Amino acid sequence: MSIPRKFYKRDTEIVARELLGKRLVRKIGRGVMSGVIIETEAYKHRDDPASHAFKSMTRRNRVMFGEVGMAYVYFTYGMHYCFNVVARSAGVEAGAVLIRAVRPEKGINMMQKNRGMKNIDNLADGPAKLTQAMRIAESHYGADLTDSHGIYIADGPKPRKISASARIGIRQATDRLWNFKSV
DNA sequence: GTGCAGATCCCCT
DNA sequence: GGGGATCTGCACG
Repeated sequence: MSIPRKFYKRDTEIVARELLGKRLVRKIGRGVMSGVIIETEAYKHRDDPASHAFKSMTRRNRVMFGEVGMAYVYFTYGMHYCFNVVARSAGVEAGAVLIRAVRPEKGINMMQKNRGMKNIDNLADGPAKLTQAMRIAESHYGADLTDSHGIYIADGPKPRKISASARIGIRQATDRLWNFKSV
């Protein structure tokens, strides 16, 4: 069962923390892949120079301004996709949570095939690795993650402990500890 | 283990 | 025209 939309209608930072331990589920035909989310990052709006939504709405970032619980998928570095969930509290214009890593559970064989690797430790421990492992791409831009269809987020094991640190790979706003990992 | 180069292209101003 | 919410392989020692 997918998590209801109201879960995502809260402060982006809170949702980023609470997505830790949830399951990302991907169905392709009869196949199912899933993994437990173990690392996330919050990206906000005008108060966050590192966010794609920092400036005005554009073709790329427009879904960050739309309904919460939708997928924001973007293409970067000429070859990688990254996967986010739109989340923000009422009255805030834009926000999303980047899913940076999952611990594979189901469909590990499929992920290995999609990644062209056998090492389980490297399968989905990075934002572009998990999209490659689960075959997430531009066709998922704007997908409703509260729908239990091809891609969605479901409940999972609560993390014991959460650590917060600076977000990875950004130049701006490095003082904000909006990267969250379950420990 | 760390560090760097190269791949590769869409998006914006 | 420039830069990017990245990954991999190779070099090092």
